[in-house]
Amino acid sequence: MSIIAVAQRAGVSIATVSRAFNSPDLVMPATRHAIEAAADALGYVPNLSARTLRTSRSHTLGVLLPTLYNPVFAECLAGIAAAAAGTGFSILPATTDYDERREQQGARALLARAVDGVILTVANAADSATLDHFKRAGVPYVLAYNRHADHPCVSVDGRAAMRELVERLLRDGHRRIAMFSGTLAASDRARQRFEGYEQAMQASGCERELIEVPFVVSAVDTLVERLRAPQRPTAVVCSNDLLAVRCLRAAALAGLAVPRDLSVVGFDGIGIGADLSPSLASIAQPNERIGHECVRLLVDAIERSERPCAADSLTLAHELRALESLGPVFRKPTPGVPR
Amino acid sequence: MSIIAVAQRAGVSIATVSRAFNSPDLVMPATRHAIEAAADALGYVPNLSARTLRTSRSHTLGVLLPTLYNPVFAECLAGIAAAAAGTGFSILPATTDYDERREQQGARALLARAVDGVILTVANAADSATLDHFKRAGVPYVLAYNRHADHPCVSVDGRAAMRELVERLLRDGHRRIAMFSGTLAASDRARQRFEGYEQAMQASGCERELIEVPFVVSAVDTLVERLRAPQRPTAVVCSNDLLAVRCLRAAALAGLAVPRDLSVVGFDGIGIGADLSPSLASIAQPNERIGHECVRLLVDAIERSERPCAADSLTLAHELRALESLGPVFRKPTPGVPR
DNA sequence: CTGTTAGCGCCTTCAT
DNA sequence: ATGAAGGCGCTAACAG
Repeated sequence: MSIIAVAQRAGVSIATVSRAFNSPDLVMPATRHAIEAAADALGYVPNLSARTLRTSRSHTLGVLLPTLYNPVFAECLAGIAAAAAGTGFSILPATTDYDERREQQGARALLARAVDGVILTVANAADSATLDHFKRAGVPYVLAYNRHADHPCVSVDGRAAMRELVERLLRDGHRRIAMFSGTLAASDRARQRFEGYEQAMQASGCERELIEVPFVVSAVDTLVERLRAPQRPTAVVCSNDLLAVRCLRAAALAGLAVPRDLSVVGFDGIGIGADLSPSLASIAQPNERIGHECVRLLVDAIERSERPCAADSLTLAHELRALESLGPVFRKPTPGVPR
Repeated sequence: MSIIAVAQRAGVSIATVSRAFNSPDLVMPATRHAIEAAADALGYVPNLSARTLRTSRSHTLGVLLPTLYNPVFAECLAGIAAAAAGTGFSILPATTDYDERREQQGARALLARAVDGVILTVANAADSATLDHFKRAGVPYVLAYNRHADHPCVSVDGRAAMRELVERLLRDGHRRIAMFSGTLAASDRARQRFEGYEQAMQASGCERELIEVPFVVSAVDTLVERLRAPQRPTAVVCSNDLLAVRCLRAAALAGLAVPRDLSVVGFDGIGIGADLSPSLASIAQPNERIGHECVRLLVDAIERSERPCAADSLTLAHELRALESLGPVFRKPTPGVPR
C-alpha cells in the first residue's frame, strides 16, 4: 500500500498525494479531499522509512537516561513519551546505569539510528564525553535535570530549592541538620543540591554534616549507626527520594520515630513517596513536565532546522511537598535516649 | 557516508560491501577485511532507513505497557531495552494508562511505525481489541505478564503463587486473610491472583474477603476503616505492590503494627519494596527477565520469519520474598483492642 | 495548482 | 566470489 495506489484511486499524480499530506494548502481542497478519501479507503499509511531516507529526518528522538529503576526517570520518560506522541516524533530510549561506558555506547547507538535529537541526563554536564559526542556530531540535544550555563537544560534550581528547605528547617528550630547524598563526584545535581545545603548552613553558623554514601549501595547501615550516636541530627535532607526512603528505614532501625525524633526530606517528588507511612516530604520536581518541555524545546528547534541553545534553558518551579516525614516544628529531643 | 564510499575505498562493488556486512561468509576473507578496514576508516554507519525500505524490516520492537508509574513495568521495560540492545533491535515504547482507547491509539501508532513485533500487556488477554488488531495485521507479538492459553505469553503463574502464599499464611496460623485488589474486571492478572487466593481459602474452610478498590484511586481510607473493625483480618494479601504499600500505610493509620498485628504481602517484587520499613514482603516476579524473555521469543520468531505462538509461552519462577511485613507466625491478636 | 522525474542508501536477483 | 542493475516509497526540484 503506497502512495501510488492512492494516486491512482484519486486520479492524480503521486506528487499531489505527497503534497496533500505534507503541504495541504498547496493543493486544491477538492483534490485534497479526493485524496484523503482514497487514502483512508485504502487504509494507506505513509512509509516512514521511505520518508526518512528521502528527507534524512527520522522523526525520532533519542532518550538517554541513567536508569528506569529510579521513578524520577521513569516519570520523566512517561512525560517525554506522552509529549512526543503529540508531535509525530517517536522516541528511542536507552539507559546508562550511571556508567560512563554505557553512556557512550548508548550515544553511539542513538547516532547510528539517526535520531533527530536527543534528550539526556548526564553525570556532569560540565565535562561529558557523551555530550561532546552529540555536539560534535551536530545532533540537537536538551539536558533534563542537569543545569549548566553552556547547555540547553530543563531543570529546577536544586541549589535554591535545597537552600530554602534548610532555611525552613532552621526556622523550625532544627540545628543539627545533616545532608545524606550519593557520591557527589558522580552527579552534578547532587553537588548543586549540596551547595544549597551548604550555603544555608553556613549562613546560620550551624555545623554542616555530609553523609556521603557510595552510589547504588544501600547505605542504610552507615546511616543507622550515625542516627544512634548521641549527637545525632534532628533532620536529614537527602539528595534524592530513593535515599530518603532508605533514611526512613534507617530511622526505624535506629529506633527513631519520624517525624517526632527526626525529620526527613527527600528530593524529586517521586509518586510513591506520598503513599508511604510516614508519607515522604520532598522537594518535588515536575518530572513529567520536565519531559514535556524537553520535547517541546527540541522539536521546536528541529522543525526550524536549528539546535536548542543554552539560552533556551528552562528553570521550572519546584515545590516543597511538606508531608508527614517533615515535622511541623522541632521539639527539643530527649537527649541521650531516643525513641 | 554511504556504502558507495566504502566500496570505492576498498576497490570493490557496492554489492560486495553489502554482502560483507550481511552475509560475511559469502565474501573472501581478504576482501572482507579490506572492506571492514575501509568502513571504519570512513566511520561508515549503515543507513537503517534505507535497509528498512529495501527489506521492509524495521528492526524495531513496539512495547505497549500500561504505565511507567508502576515500577513493575519500568523494570520490565529496562529488561526489554537491555535485551533489545544486544540483538540489534531498537524499541519503541508507548503507554496506555490502562485506557482502552489509548491502547488502540498506541497499537495504531506502532503499526504506523512498522514495528517488526510487539511486546505488550493488555487488560484482558481473553478479549482484547488491541490484540486482535495485531493479530489481524499479522504482527508478531508476545504478551508480558498476561497468561492465556491462546497467546504467546511470558509470565509467572499468579494463581499458583497466590495459592501457595495463602496456604503458607494458613499454616502460620492466620484465619482471617483478606485479599486487597484493584478492580478485578480491569485485569486478568488480578483475577488469576484472586483465584489462587480463593482456592486456598476455600480448601481451608475459612471465610474469604475481597476488598476491591476502584483503579488508581488511593483507597487507603476504605482499608483503614476495614482494619479498624473488630473482626479485622490478620493478614492482607494484595494483588500488587503498589496496593500493598497503601495497605502498609492504612495499617499505620489504623494503629496496627506490621507485622505484629497484621501481615501484609504484595505481588510483583518491585525493587523499592525491600527498602521500606517494614520491608515489603512480596511474591516477586522476575520483571527484568520477563522483558528479556519476551525479546528473545519475539526476535527468534522474527528472524525465522515466523510469529511466536501460544506453545512458545514461558512460565517463569516466582519467589516469595518473605520480608518484614510478613510475620513469622501469627500470634493470636488481642481481641477488640488492636495496637 | 499539478505532473514528471531523479534520486535518498540499500539489498538482491541475475550474470559472470 | 564478485559485479551490474532494478527498485523499495517517498520528496523536492523543475516544468508546465
